[in-house]
Amino acid sequence: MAHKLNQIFSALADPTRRDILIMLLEDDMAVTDIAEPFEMSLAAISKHLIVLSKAGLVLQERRGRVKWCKLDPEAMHAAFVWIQTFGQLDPINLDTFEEFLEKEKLLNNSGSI
Amino acid sequence: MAHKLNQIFSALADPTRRDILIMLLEDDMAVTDIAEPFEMSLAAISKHLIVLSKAGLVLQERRGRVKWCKLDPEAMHAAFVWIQTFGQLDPINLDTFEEFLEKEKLLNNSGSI
DNA sequence: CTATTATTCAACTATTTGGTTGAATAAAGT
DNA sequence: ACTTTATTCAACCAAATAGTTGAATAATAG
Repeated sequence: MAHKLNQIFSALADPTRRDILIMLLEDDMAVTDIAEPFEMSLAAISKHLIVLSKAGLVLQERRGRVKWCKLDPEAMHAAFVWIQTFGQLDPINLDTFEEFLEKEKLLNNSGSI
Repeated sequence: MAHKLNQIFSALADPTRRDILIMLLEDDMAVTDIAEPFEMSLAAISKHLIVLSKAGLVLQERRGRVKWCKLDPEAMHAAFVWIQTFGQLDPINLDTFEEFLEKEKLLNNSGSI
């Protein structure tokens, strides 16, 4: 139940997964077709797609025996917004920062801003 | 020798490290001061800072016994640009995509776009 | 019905990650 | 000189990650 940004950034941290995302810019694709240009096993690519899907970067829809994968811009946008906002934040008040961390902890999500 | 984006995104994937970056928006800080609001050990924070530093997100400069940490906007900008560009790329030609992967491999960097 | 195709599951392995503690180093303060 | 302060190192641990192979499942084709 990690923070969504954890999943998004960590999904983006892998070059194979970034390559997959770029492939999906062109068109929706089936798992097997996505796997074709890579040297690793189909199972490995399947796992990568599950990671991307859990992070919300890719939507998977099964039609018959084929699972179609398509980009979902939402998650990417969330990452974009975080970075963008980061550069524009007003300097935070350090006195309240500790309270902020505390509140986060109470709200159970290990995560953060 | 991982691709820079690997390091940047994977550094951003940890909530403690994102919190540290936000703290550094306010001002440059010493390692001990950064560690103060967190519950984990100083050594753990020190390691997080090394990760941030290797990713290029943070600069560390030793003055006396104090190591000052400051944001380095460069790396964050690289991540920003990748995401931004991602959404704006023209659909790639899948025929050349395989060549692209091949070229990457030859250029030794395990990484990718 | 049988074979083929698409995808995942399960079990395993090696490596990385995020944390701990206690000792080590090094600079400053008294 | 001795002590305190700042930071890292080293050894360790548990959990997560990225990959493998072989079997399982499930839909389509012949």
